[in-house]
Amino acid sequence: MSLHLDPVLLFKCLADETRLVMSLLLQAEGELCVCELTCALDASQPKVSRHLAQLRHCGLLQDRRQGQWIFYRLHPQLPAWVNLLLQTTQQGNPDLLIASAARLAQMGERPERDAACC
Amino acid sequence: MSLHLDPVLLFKCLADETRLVMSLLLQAEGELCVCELTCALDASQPKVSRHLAQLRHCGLLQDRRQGQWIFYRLHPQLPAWVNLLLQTTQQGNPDLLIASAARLAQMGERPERDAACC
DNA sequence: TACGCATATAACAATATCCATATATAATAA
DNA sequence: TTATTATATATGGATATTGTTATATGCGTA
Repeated sequence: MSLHLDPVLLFKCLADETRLVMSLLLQAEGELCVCELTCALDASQPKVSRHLAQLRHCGLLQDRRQGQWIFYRLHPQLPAWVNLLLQTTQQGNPDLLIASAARLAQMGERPERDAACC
Repeated sequence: MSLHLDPVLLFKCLADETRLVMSLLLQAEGELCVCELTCALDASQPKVSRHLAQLRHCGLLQDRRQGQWIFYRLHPQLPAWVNLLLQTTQQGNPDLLIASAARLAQMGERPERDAACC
């Protein structure tokens, strides 16, 4: 059974560069903690945290705590059309992630993931 | 050769119920004039007109004048990912158009289209 | 020309969004 | 306990978005 996700709310979520890049980066990377996203996006921690909260509230993201860190990923029960929409956006705009993926790759001291909880 | 369409701008366009329904209705119906959209959406004429202008400015819609009427349609040179995204949204949310399509179907006195100009 | 219809735009108020700064909470380590 | 790190939230100001009302423009017709 998949989540319901109001399309207007979803588009509001994606209608901001920070949130769009975060969403696509999570789609590409699977799971990232707030500090990794902060580095990848080159943005302030409160800014990243607030946008993540918005994405979580609308149902696009799920979080889990692991020790000090909180890892975010796309919600595992996203409706199929939402996953397809994200893939389509990514494939039609491959340059959107270049800078943030590069910053993430260069980042040192990334926290280790425990065995995925589910 | 297809248009470039900034994804954040596109999502801003779709992040409003009036604009989202208009866009999907045009995808389903092909071409509609402002008065048809005004009826279908049950909205004021200036409201419809201003949202249409926004969709046109961002590149999602194209218009043509035919006598007194101005017909809008999806821009014929949309990038493939944009068309796919609209289709995906429509198929994942079939109820979005029910009310407006019904109002359109019940509308009397709809203007006749001349042979499509292009 | 004048009039009516279809559409676009302007002006304004109400509301929403965004960012930065400051502060709060939670986990871990000493 | 205290300190440190990671993350979340509150507050306030700047800016953007939205809808309504009023007005302008453009076409067709008398």
